[in-house]
Amino acid sequence: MFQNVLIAEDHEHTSISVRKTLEDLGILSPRYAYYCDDALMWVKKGIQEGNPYDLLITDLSFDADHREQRIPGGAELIQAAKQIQPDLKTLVFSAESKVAVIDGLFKVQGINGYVRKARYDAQELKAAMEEIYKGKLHFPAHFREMNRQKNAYAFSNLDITIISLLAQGVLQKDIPAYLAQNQIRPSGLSSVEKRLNQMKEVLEFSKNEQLVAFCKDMGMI
Amino acid sequence: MFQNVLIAEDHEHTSISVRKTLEDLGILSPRYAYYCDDALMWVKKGIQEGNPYDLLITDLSFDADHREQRIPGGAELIQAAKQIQPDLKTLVFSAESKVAVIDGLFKVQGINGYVRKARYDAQELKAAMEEIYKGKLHFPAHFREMNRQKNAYAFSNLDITIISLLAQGVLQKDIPAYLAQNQIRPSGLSSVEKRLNQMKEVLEFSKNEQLVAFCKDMGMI
DNA sequence: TTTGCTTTTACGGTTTCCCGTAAGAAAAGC
DNA sequence: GCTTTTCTTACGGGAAACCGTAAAAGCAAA
Repeated sequence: MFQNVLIAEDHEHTSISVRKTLEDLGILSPRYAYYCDDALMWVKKGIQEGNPYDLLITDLSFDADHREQRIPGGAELIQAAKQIQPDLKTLVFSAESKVAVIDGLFKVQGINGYVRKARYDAQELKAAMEEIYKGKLHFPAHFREMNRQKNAYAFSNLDITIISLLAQGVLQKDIPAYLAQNQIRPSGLSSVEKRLNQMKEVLEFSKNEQLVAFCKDMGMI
Repeated sequence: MFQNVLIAEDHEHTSISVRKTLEDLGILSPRYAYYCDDALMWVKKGIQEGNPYDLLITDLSFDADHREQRIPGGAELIQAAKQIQPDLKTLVFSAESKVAVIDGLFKVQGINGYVRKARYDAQELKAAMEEIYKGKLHFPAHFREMNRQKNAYAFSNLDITIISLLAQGVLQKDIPAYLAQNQIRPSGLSSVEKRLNQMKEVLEFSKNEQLVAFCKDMGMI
């Protein structure tokens, strides 16, 4: 089993119980940090001292407080940590339930496992660590069901950009100018309308407001 | 200090660490439940056996799973528990940060304390229990700051209904018919427009899409 | 009941959005 | 090189949303 484990988690209670879970697995005195910046510091220190961590367990969202932080959240922490230690295994432990977000963590950040804070999370965390230790990936328990909703429609970058602009109050007729300015193509108003219509048709929506609400729920914007 | 404590919390990890916190306070073997219905059952049993609980620590949101539950969440649990044991002290321990919600818990449900799951929640939980034991109320640490955002704009039921309808794809011009059908007043199209305009003005928005996005973020719809 | 005030509703003009069609541009195939 | 296909853009008519104004309805106090 892993020996050098680093926990990045701002909630004191969660941090305590994760440590207890590790204790149950026979992992002695894991390092823990309440801030992402501190966590990255420990990663660096581990390398410098020739005793690098072999697993990082991190939350996603960290509350901001008086201590100003360079790294705002778990996703950025993973990226920064992997940059200086590419072989570091990472396990995300978070309440996040949006498929798009979790999917992105696996595909973009290359995390090794995800455990959702939920009813049997302590047991699942143990299982996840064992799987990751064997070199496997650990997906959340209800990942397949969750994936269904997502696969309803594959949103392109353009799609998300357009909906984001709408959600920010940009008039539809002004979107082409914005797209052109950022060298995004296609940029014509008709193309914007076409994309919106296509999305609405597939999802059986009739109004842009529904798209905004849907994308918010899915965590895409 | 309290002797008979009941914990209602669905997340295994949180439950474990709350128990550990109570242990630190010298509270021996608190009762804990993963479902609201179970928690209420224990409250009943406590009364029946002449050994009622003197503190209920509960989360607010409980995940639904295969086990069908009568009581869906912490607020309802508190209400049900107080109905059969009015003197029961209640402490809510939740990640909820919306002032409107927490405010309602104190005013409507009459809870004795609120601790937000956050950076120093273990310490705060201890402090809260001591205060409640002395007969005081315990408010969240950053309650004043939190109150600021609340004062941004008070959304009425009508406001939320209108935005929900928009987010569901109802045409603005069809909203009056819906409101009239549900005996909601005012219901005129001009009144709908007026409310939307007022909300947008206060929040400095220009489009309905922004309102939908904002309310999604705030968890109002 | 009348008066004065507030809230709600009705209406009309302007802007934006929606949607179909067709022209134009780019890519693919021969 | 030329055609075919696909994608992108331009345009125009009609629907919906936006915005200001004025009439109507509620409501409180005299």
